[in-house]
Amino acid sequence: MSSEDNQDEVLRWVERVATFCVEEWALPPITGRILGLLMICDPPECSAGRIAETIRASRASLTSNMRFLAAIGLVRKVRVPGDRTTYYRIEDDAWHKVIQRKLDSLGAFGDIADEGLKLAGGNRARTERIRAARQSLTWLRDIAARNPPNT
Amino acid sequence: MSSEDNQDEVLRWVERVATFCVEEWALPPITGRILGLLMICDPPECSAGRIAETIRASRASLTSNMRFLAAIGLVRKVRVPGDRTTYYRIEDDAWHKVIQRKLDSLGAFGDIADEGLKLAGGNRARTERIRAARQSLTWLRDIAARNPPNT
DNA sequence: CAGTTGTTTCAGTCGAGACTGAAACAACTG
DNA sequence: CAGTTGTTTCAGTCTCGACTGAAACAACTG
Repeated sequence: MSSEDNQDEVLRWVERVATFCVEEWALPPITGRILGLLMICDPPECSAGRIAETIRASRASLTSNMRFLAAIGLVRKVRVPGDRTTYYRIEDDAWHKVIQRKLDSLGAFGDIADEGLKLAGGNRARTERIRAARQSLTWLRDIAARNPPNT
Repeated sequence: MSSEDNQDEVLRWVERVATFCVEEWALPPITGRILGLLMICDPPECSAGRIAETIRASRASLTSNMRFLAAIGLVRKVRVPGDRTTYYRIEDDAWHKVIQRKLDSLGAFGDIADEGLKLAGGNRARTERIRAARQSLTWLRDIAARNPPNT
C-alpha cells in the first residue's frame, strides 16, 4: 500500500510543507521538513534516525531540531520500554499552538502600540497611524477570542 | 513640543517595533526600523535621507528597503511639486494588509493539507494529524471572513 | 567485560543575504 | 553651462546561524 512509488510523492509533499514553513514562518528548512514528515509518516511515531535518512539530514541536525520542536511544544518524545530508540510524534494540536502563538504575539504588539500613543501625545495626525495599526491587530485577536475553535 | 528629549524615547520605541518585526515576521532590522519610524514620525511623510540619518542606516539600504516596502504595499511614495525629494508615508491600512496576507497564506496551507489527505489515503490514523492541522488553519481564516473589520 | 545501537556534543564550514561606500545618475537651479 | 541636492546602482564585506562529520557519550545485550 504505502509502496515505494508513494514515497517520492510523500517526500514532495513534505517539501511543500517545509517550503511553506520556511517562507511564512522563517523556520529553518530542516525544521520544516521534520514537521512535514511527522504530519504524514506512518506510523505517526518516528525515530530521529529514520527521519534523518528520509529527509537526508545529519543526525546532529536532527538532535538540535527535535530539541527545539519539543521545547516549543510542537513535538512529543515517545519512549518505548525495551527499545533504546527515542521516537517523536507531532502533537495533535501542534498547528493550533502555532496559530495561537501568533495571535498572542499580536497582543504584544498592541501593548507597544499603546505606548506609542502615549509618546505621540495628543497630536491627532500622529496618533492616527498607530491607532489604525492597533485596531487591526486587536481586531483579529478579539474575534479569535470570541469564536473559540470547536474542539 | 516634539523636543529633542522626546527623540530618544521615540527611537527606543521604533526599536521595539523593529524588534517585533524581526522576531515575529523575520523582516530585516532596517526594514523594521523604517516601519516603526514611519508610524510615529512627525509629519507622517518622511524623506529617505531623513529616515537614513534618524535610524543610522546607509542611503543605499534605504533605497532597497523602501522599494521593497512600496512593492508589497505597506508604504507609499509621495512626491511634492517643486521638491526633488521623494517622501514616504506608511499606508493607513499597512498593518491590516500584513494581517490579511498572513490569513491568506493559511488558506494556501489548507490546499497543501488537502493534497496531503489524498496522499495519505483512507488510513484513518494517518489522515487524522493532517485533518487536525487543516481544521485549525481554516478556523481562523473562516472567522476572519465572517467578522470583517469595522472599517 | 566487549559489542552493538542509538544519541549528543562540539568545533568548524559554508552560504545567504543584510548592509555599506563610492561612483554613477537624475533632476533641478542660477 | 557649472553647481547643488537628492537618488540609485553595484561590487564587495561581513555577520549570522543552519548544517555537518567525527568523536564522545549512554544504554543496553550477550
